[in-house]
Amino acid sequence: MRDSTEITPAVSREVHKVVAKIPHGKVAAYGQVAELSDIPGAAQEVGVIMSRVSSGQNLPCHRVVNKVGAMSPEYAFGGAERQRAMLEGEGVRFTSDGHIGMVRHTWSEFEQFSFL
DNA sequence: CGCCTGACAGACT
DNA sequence: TAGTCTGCCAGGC
Repeated sequence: MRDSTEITPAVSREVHKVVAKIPHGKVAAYGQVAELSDIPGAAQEVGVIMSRVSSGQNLPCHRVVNKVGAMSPEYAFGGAERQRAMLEGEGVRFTSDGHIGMVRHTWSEFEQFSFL
């Protein structure tokens, strides 16, 4: 299929497509998005692609978080606080630690078909 | 062409 | 869950 996960416009579009279909109120890990984008093991590349996404892309990149439910440093989304506000506004429950309840909000590709 | 960095992840403690 | 170390992969210098 593909030998290396070179960040080509094609790959970027694939990632954008996956991110765009993350359900409202759910979050997905970088590695998960990477797999769904046919670039397994390239979680970091997903992060890079996210950082290169223009604001006009209208992509819910704030729904993409790392595996522990923690968000990027201050340089993303204009601050972690801001990202948290956006997610909470979508119905994502946060813990008092400032982390996402991953167990409850981590997106499963199966949830595309079964809403629960 | 080698070395360092990074919006990451997994294993272990 | 968090901290630490290692692994992975592509990009920048």
